[in-house]
Formats: sequence, structure tokens, C-alpha cells
Amino acid sequence: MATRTDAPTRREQILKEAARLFAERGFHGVGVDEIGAAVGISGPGLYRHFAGKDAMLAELLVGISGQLLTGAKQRLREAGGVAPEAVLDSLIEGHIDFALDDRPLITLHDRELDRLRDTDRKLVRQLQRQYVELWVEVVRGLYPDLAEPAARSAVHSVFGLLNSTPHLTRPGSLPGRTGTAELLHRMARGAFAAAGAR
Amino acid sequence: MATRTDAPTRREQILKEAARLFAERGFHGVGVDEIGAAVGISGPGLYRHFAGKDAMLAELLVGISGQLLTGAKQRLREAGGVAPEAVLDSLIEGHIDFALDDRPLITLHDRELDRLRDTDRKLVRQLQRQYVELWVEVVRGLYPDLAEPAARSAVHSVFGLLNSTPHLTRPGSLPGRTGTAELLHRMARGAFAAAGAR
DNA sequence: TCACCTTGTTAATGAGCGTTAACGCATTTC
DNA sequence: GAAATGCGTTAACGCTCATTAACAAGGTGA
Repeated sequence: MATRTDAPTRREQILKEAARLFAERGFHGVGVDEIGAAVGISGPGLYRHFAGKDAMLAELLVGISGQLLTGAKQRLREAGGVAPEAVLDSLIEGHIDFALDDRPLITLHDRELDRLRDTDRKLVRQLQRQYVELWVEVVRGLYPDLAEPAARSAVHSVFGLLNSTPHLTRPGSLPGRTGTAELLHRMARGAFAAAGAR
Repeated sequence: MATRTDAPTRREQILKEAARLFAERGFHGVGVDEIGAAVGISGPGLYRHFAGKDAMLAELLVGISGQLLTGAKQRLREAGGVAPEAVLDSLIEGHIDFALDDRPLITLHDRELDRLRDTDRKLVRQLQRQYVELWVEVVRGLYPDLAEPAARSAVHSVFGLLNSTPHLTRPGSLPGRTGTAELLHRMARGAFAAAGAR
């Protein structure tokens, strides 16, 4: 994992702030002037970096889905001959890291998909589907008694569980980041185990 | 539970369609003309029944939170001296019924809260908080080793799991309603058990 | 029969907002 | 040093959309 040390480019600043604002108030709920103000320039200045408001949302959503899928594939590759349980643990860990580190993106992920142009929406859906299928295969390997539709439902439900982090955020009332991550991890495993039990 | 047999009033029709549309395209994404068209009258006609678009959303969200809380209290009352596990099962069952039967409302529940006027939002949040606290107490009674912040996080996460039903909807690819309900129930119990394990 | 309330309608208003136009000014490039 | 390019600015346009105004018609009760 190469850690970036150079300053974020203007495009990146914009995307980050747009993600935050979209997550807070919804795509239609925030105006371009606000996004501009959040990075210190004013409304129409954004059009030097993006074709329009839609384009920002599209880039965000495609980026999220792609990152999730790429990360998961990477983890599967690294876990060559490892025990199936360790593979599932790795997937869960990756998803939790993402949910905790990029909360706004996780929120957007399943909330604003319908605001995309047809072509972008199809792309995002395809990436999401691949990500789900990847989990389904691992889960079914671990719990062979689980029929495929049930496994898919279980995976979606665990995503719901892991993506709940935005709700339990607030100020630091929790056991801290690592504690939260560990709790979520245990619960996800418990949920899968219960789903896969005869 | 008294089952209604009389025709729905106009107000109820409007609320139902508004809920569906808001859930599909977001509060800002649907216009009053659309809502009106969905019940056979046209845009401004809605103002004979509601003070404005905001009022519809407010009534929906307050209604949801109130129903959830009332139903949960009812279930706790009915389960007087029953085993704690049965109480939790009852809460889970109630939540699942709601999530499966009123999918659009569940979606709105945690998605459009910020679009409310201050006073309404505070009311909804208070109802939600009471509902959560009610679960937290039951869960802690069953898993005494679970600290309160962790229990609250666990409850929120299980809500995320149970509220994932909109995602796994699609056409009938699933094991059917009762199968889905049973799967969700098992997973919720498994998640709590894993959270409460030493 | 006559007021009146309910529940609609269409037309007008006015605000908000995404986008484009026209322009300015560093900085880079030849 | 001049031209081009990158990155801003403010002003104007045009469209959408919630809300209000003005009006109509059916039913109900005195």
C-alpha cells in the first residue's frame, strides 16, 4: 500500500468535499455554489474541473465500486492457498476499513445510484454485482449448505450491517476505531455462521 | 391487531404514494405534480390535504418512528415474564415484519431525516432513540458482558442488517417472504450472539 | 332554495439552481 | 517577449418547481 504524501490536487479536493456534502444532504440537496465554497472557489469555477454536477457524482460512485472490487480481488489473490475462513476474514476486514475510513462514500454508494446517467449507472451496478458475486463464492465455499439465493441475501444483509457505521458515528462515544472494527467483524462472522447453520 | 377493511382515505393514498416516490428518487427528486398524478389529482390539489411537501415527509417519518416504538412497547408488555431470548425474538420479528411490509418507509427512515424542520427532526430522533434504548436494554439483559456503548453499536448494526431488505428485493428470486424473514432472523440472532461473546 | 364546505381545476408567481458567457490574470512555452 | 493555457471571477440565461390565486362544481344542512 503506497501512502500518498503529496498535496491533493484540486480535483481531489472537490471530490472529497462533494462526497461529504452529497452524503449529508443528498445530491439534489446541495448546490454547486456550496461545493465550490467548500474548496474556496465559487460555483461556476468547478466547471474548469468537471463537466457538471452529474459528472462529480458519477466519478465518485464509479470510483467507490471500482476500489471495493479491486481491493477484494487483490485480497483474494494474496490469500492463495489459505484457509477459507481467513479469506472471508480478509474480505470483511477490507470492507470495514473502507466503511470506517470513507463513510461519506459508503453512504452515497447505495443512496444516490439512481441519479446517474444510464451508462454510468449500468457500469456501477456491474461493478457492484461482481463484488457481491465474489463474496458469495467465498461464503458458499465456507458454508456449502447455503443455497445460492440465500447466500446472496446473506451477503447483502452483512453489507447492511457493515455499512451501518455512519449511524453509529457521532462524537467519540464508541470503543474507538479498532474496537468498533473488531465488533463489526465479529458480528459479521456471527451473522454468516447463523445463516449457514443447518 | 385490527385489520382495516374500509377504503383508504385520500390522505392515506397520498402518503402511501409519496412514500414510494420519495424512497425511489429522494425527497428533492420528486415533484408535487408527480405525487398528485400518482393518486389521480394534479399538483396543487395536494394542498387541500397537506400544508406542503415538507408536511408529507414529516408525517411519514413521525409515523414510522412512532409505529416502530409503539409496536416494540406492545411486544415488551405482552412478553411479561417470558424468557429474555423470546423477548428479543419478538422484537426482531416485529422489525422484520415492518421492514418487509413497508419497504419504502424503512428506506426513508434513515435517508431523509435531515430534510425535516428542526422541531419535527427532534421529535423523530427522540422516538428513534427510545426505540434503540429499548432494544439495548433487552440485549444487555441477554448478554451482560456487553458494555453499553458496544450494545448500542450492535443494535444499530443489526438495524442495518434488517433494513437491507430493499436491496435484496428485485423480482422473486428469493426463498419467498417467510424464508427471507427466517434467514434475517437467524442472522440477527447470530450477530448479537457474536457481539455478546466473551 | 340557498348558503357553505369540500375538493378539485388551471394560471400565475417567485425563488433556486445548473449552466454558459465574457472577461482577467498568472504561469508556462516557444 | 509574445502567445497560449490554466484557473479563477461575476453576470446573465433558462428551466424547474413549490406555492398561491382565482375559480368551479357537487353535496349537505337549515
